[in-house]
Amino acid sequence: MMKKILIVEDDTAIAELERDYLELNGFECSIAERGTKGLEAALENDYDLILLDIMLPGMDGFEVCSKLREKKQTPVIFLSAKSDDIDKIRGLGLGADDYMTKPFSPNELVARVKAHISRYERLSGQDEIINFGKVSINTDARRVFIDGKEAPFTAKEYDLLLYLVKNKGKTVPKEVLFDKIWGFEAIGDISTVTVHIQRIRDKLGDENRIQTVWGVGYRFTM
Amino acid sequence: MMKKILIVEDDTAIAELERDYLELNGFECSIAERGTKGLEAALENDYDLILLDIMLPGMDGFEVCSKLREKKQTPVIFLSAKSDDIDKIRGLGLGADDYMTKPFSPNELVARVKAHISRYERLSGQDEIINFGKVSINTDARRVFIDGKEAPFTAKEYDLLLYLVKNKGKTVPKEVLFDKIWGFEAIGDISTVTVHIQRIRDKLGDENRIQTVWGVGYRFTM
DNA sequence: CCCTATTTTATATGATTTGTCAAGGAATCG
DNA sequence: CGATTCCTTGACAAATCATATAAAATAGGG
Repeated sequence: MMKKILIVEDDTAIAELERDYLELNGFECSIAERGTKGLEAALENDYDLILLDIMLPGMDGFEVCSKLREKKQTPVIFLSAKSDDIDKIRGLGLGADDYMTKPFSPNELVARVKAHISRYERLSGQDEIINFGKVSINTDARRVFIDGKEAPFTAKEYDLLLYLVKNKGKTVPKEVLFDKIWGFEAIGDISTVTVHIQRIRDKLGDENRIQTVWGVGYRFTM
Repeated sequence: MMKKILIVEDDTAIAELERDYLELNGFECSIAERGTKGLEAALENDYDLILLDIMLPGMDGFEVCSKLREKKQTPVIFLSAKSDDIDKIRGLGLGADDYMTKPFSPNELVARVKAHISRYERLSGQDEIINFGKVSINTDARRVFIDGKEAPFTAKEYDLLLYLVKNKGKTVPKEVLFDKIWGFEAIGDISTVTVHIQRIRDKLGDENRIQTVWGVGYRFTM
């Protein structure tokens, strides 16, 4: 999933420079040129990180950060031309995550952005989500969404689907599926598996990617 | 509450210097001189932050950090004499929170330590008050208020609700709830979980957000 | 030591899921 | 092309699970 970054910066040249470097590294960027616009954008969207200039028209970076923090914990990196500002950031206890003084090296910027995003994900325990087509599976919540709407999967159906998805591309014999989902020593008919597969295919509808491998089992293809 | 810091550093002179400065600023410090000892200490105690030297006898700082991260998310600041190490830290994706090169100014050290501790507290949501809808939970007092009025939760009910709230969005199997609330080795029927859930739902009334996940457990949704 | 509040166990009931079966359809092979 | 084997589909019955309620056991306070 592509990470989204908000650049709040009134100097267009600098903003575009930052954007170019970040996009080269696989990030998706939006630019806001005024503090107020930046705050609005940050509150409305779920950015993964915000690059925040301090001197801004409308509302300065300090105020943007402090207002943002009332609602959200999106990581913020402050950018400033004046090294004096650094002390101010520390002093204000704004919940800034980092700060850099201009001019900065693009590599340094990208490295810090990456570091902060990965740290934030680690600490905030973000959910693991598997996507294919219009389907997303939230493995922590054990929920399946198709085109944004939740599809009600039962326990066995969910386990079975997840196993196939996690082994995507591989053909899984029905006997293996039975062992894995129903347990090693479970007794019962193999046809149980096929019936469940059928029910899963129904629920996935157009997004069904479970192929039958004749005489063997099933394969989930991406 | 005094914040506790672990210093893992084999050079006694440096370790004591760090300790002195941090204690002057109101921190409580422990020192470990070997990587293995440091890891043990970090796992056994709940430090608020760890200062980790890279070159250590026994087990180097990289390994300590990576082993620690399997269990805990305590903030780590790496210290190194060699600036080469910085690139290595970035490259390894160890979940380091910061790094400083020796020699460093004591004020810089203290400032960074403070910044990281406050960020960690902010992100890890050690909130004293948790709110959802008309419900607020005061975790210090272990009290639950609905629409401003206190709802009398018993000990087990409170623990159970808090666990679900802290894992909001995730489906928690009943067995896990039983382990977490009643203790690992507790014997007893899983149905005691369901009875307690029922009572909590009763007390939450309209504000109940505990969903049943059939065949698995429960999920608290925001 | 007794009384009360809390927690656990037990049971009944209703809802949902799951497994089985049988009929029909599709793929495979000679 | 026909026979055979395997897969799909739908229906139904059995098993499982969740909830409500009540009763029994336990712990805590005076």
